[in-house]
Amino acid sequence: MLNQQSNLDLMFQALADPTRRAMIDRLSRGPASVSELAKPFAMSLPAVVQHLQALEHSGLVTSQKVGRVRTVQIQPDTLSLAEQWINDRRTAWSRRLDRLGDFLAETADEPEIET
Amino acid sequence: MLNQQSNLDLMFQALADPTRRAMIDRLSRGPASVSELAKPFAMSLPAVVQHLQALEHSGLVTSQKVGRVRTVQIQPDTLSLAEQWINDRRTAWSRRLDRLGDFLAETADEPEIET
DNA sequence: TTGTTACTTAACTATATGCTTAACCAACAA
DNA sequence: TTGTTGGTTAAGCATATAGTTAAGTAACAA
Repeated sequence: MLNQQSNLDLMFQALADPTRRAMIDRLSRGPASVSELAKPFAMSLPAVVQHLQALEHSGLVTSQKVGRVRTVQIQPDTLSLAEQWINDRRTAWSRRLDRLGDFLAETADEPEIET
Repeated sequence: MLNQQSNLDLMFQALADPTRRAMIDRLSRGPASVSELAKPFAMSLPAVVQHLQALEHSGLVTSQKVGRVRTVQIQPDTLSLAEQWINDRRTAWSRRLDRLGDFLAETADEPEIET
């Protein structure tokens, strides 16, 4: 639990780059080879591969090499993890708003916003 | 559509840092002042404020100053946006898997993975 | 066996990020 | 009016990130 660089760090970091999000977008429609993934981008292949490494290191994609082509696919469970983290905080917030609403409804006093 | 730095970039970038996620976590339980937010961290106040600026710039939080204290709160709609982006890709992937399953069930032939 | 395709590795560079300290300012408290 | 609290601004620094080019390797094709 006290690892140096958390999974969420790597995941959100990976998703923070538009190139990498475009790759995830592409991969959400099915697996692809490295050069297929590279095609839409005006950057060198090594640059593309570095992006893929970031994605793979974060667990958002996996890949395997057959012959000389490496095929990459999405790892939906890891995407779920990021999604879940956000959802938990967002719903914590709205549950709090609900409780605050209840409190305001039940009392006529001015409520303390912060404890 | 072709803006220099997309909202999602800023959002995911903001969420990629453990300090900032901890702040969001704290804020999911209610608004807080800058110094309250700073308290758990072994870093200078300017550093904390820079993190808050990243969060605010990304739209994940808003703040306003009353007297000399600045109060920060979560912006759940922005969190939803990030969540939604992930969800869309994840579900696109699983819908694709479903269709592939149907296809495999309907035919005895070997399917084409890529179009 | 010669060339081409599909990556891979290495070395380098420019900019961005996450911090620091020092100095400042404005609100409130004594 | 003097000090303290709560934050802000500015400058600087070390490391990380996103890209580059150049050179290599291994698979398959002719």
